[in-house]
Amino acid sequence: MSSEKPLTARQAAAEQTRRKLLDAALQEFSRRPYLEVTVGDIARTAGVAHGLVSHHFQGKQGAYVAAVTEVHEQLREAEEAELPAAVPDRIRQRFRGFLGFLAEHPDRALNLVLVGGRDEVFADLRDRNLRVLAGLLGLDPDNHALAAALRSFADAAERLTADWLRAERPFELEALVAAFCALLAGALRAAHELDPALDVTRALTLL
Amino acid sequence: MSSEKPLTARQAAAEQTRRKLLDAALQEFSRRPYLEVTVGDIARTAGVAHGLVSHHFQGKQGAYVAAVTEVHEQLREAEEAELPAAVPDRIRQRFRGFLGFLAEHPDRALNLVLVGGRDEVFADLRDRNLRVLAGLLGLDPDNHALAAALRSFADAAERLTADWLRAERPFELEALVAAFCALLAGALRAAHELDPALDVTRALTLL
Amino acid sequence: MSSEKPLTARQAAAEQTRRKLLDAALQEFSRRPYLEVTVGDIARTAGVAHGLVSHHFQGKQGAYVAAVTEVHEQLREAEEAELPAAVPDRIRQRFRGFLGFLAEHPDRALNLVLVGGRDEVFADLRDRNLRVLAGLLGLDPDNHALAAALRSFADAAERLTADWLRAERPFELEALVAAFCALLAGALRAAHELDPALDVTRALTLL
Amino acid sequence: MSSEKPLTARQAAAEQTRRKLLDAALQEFSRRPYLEVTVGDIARTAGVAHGLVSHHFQGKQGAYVAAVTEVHEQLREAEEAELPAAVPDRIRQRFRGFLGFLAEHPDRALNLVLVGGRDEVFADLRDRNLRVLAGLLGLDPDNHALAAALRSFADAAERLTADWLRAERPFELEALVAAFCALLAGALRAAHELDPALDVTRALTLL
DNA sequence: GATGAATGAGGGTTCATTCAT
DNA sequence: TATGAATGAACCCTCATTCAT
Repeated sequence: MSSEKPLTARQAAAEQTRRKLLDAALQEFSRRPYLEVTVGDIARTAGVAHGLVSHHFQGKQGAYVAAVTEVHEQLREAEEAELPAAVPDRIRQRFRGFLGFLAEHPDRALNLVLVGGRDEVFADLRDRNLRVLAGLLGLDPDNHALAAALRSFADAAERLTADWLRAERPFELEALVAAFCALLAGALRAAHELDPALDVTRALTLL
Repeated sequence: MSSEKPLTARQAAAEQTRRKLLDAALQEFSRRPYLEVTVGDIARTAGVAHGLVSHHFQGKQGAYVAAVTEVHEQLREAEEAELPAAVPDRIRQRFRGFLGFLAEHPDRALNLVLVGGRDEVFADLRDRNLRVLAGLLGLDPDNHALAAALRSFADAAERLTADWLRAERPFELEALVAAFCALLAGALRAAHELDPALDVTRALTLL
Repeated sequence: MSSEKPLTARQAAAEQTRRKLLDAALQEFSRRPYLEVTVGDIARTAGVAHGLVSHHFQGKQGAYVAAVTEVHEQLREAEEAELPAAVPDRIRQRFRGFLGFLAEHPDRALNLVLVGGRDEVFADLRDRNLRVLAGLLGLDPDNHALAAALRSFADAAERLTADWLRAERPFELEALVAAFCALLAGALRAAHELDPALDVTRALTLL
Repeated sequence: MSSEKPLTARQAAAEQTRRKLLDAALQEFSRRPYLEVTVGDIARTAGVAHGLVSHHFQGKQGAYVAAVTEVHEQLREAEEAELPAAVPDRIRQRFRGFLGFLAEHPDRALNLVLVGGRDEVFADLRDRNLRVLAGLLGLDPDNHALAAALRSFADAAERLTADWLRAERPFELEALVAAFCALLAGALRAAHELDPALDVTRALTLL
């Protein structure tokens, strides 16, 4: 029928609205905890009717998940935009990607990424990242002590980043990358303390 | 004379109720974020009328502050119950006190202590603790790089502790103490990366 | 184009609901003092959900102000619907407008107009009216004694009207108009007693 | 037994407490409408436990009635403390008593006496007063037009008094007495307008 | 008689969601 | 698809009253 062209136009308009809402959700959930953000806030920021939040995301919760997913996808892309390199450089490269991305989107990412992994939604995304890290270090990602230490490192790194962003980046990005490596080394040694059977010496030389 | 005893009896009963409410608040705020806890939850857990929350704590917020204050006071006591010792041991002693207390009250402390310092109420309490740590290490607590690194360490340690508690303590407490030291060493080296002028070699020998 | 009609239809429906709520508020606030009226009462009377009171009037207070404003606007229109005439007749005309309007809406106006000026919300509306009256009488509306006497007259007139309405109008409207004039004359003489410098003789001849 | 003397002492103490509460109620109900006054306000003002309000007056409402009754009793005494005199003077005497009493207790009486008779509790007390006035004027207190006019006069007089008190008495008491007489004359003429059969000429000469 | 801890009904408001248009 | 009016559950808080001490 004659419905295809206009339908596509409508779909495009709909997608645009969805995008406005997603951006608004990103912004709002970045500023306040979930329960303090209202559907009305998101809609107002997006400049559309609040009913559309349910329409496009099946409710507030859906909008939240969409926002978190979105930002982590962006982050993953930034981290993996690494040039082929030797391992130590690939780790540093990831850190650079991580810090670079967050430095570019400090407002929207401060609460949606640097949340200390307390939120269940983030747990998986984070763990996947840490497994990649373990792989790069040539260590067994299923070792409990190592996993615990790496999560601990992740929190340390996030805290450092969060303070850095809030203080308007008082240090060079490269200094932070080096600091990350120091923290990671500490975490590996901590893993060894927790599980003496875990050999981290080779991994340490990679840093 | 004869009025004091009965008066005390009444007050004792009231104090007991207040205690029940405080424990309930401790419990509820330990399980869910502030906004998800209702006054009704607290009262129900305490087994009293909801009006008493306002009666004893002037509203929900007051109950929250009372709960946070309470648990941190207990924690501080546990940390400072250290025997006189040489510095390395004093640091380890504090770690032991910290871990021991939380291990004893995993439920109530998990959300009221190990919150990643995101909550403004906790910021001061945490910073004070870190300044003590810097003092024990013979370092300047006002150095920005060190302060950032120590906050980062605090998050790492808290995460490790939280996972440990949630996993029902798969490691020995002493192993954790050692891991804390390794993390702290990593943090000191990270501080040095951020601010090369900061000399941490002597502090490292203390660990 | 095609969007205007349906939009208007929706808005009309909303306006109708608003009107129902306004009428309900008028009715409820006419029967009981502010604090005895509940938002639930208004909504129930209007036959809608109680949340709509906040939706349309931003809370109970807003509904009250809307009700008072509404009724006074109607009253003012009634009073000013006077034909051009000589002063004595214009005063009588205002009285007729006042009494006629209230006689038509005895229920809603009894507490929202004839409240003795005790309520701050009404003070301005009343004073403006009395200044008009002073003007028609050729007297200075800023004279304190006159102002006091006129307020006193207003209370007297309101009381007479209220009793008249409550007793189901035992007198002719014209008799009340004449009585108003007598009361007003008494008030002018009282003003002269309070402030002997105030000459009311010419004003009295106008009645 | 040995209980009589101490019992009497207790009763005296109880009566004293009751008195404190009554005074407090007088004060509180004078400042805010009934629903805005809390039992706690009264007790706090009296300096006793709030439970005593129920104990002594069977609840808040009882305290209110007691307060209103009390103040009107005092007022009646003040009005009737008139020396024997000819009628015009006796009327003026009553006005003087009325005004004098209120001038002495402006705070507590402003809301408990000068309330425009809107409150049902006051209606009887007021009507009795007006019947006395009609009697002094030699008029039939049961005539509807006269009764209406007198109530109207009462409101006018109260308003004048209230403004006078609130403005810190800008006029002489005697000027007010004269103004009252002028208002009363106006009311009598108004009564005649309402009921032409009512002859007020003789009464007017008395003023 | 006096206290104030305890109760619980009831208030106004917010807000996620639904749905007719 | 977009709107926003409408719903009603849930929230926190206030407060008159009761009652054990």
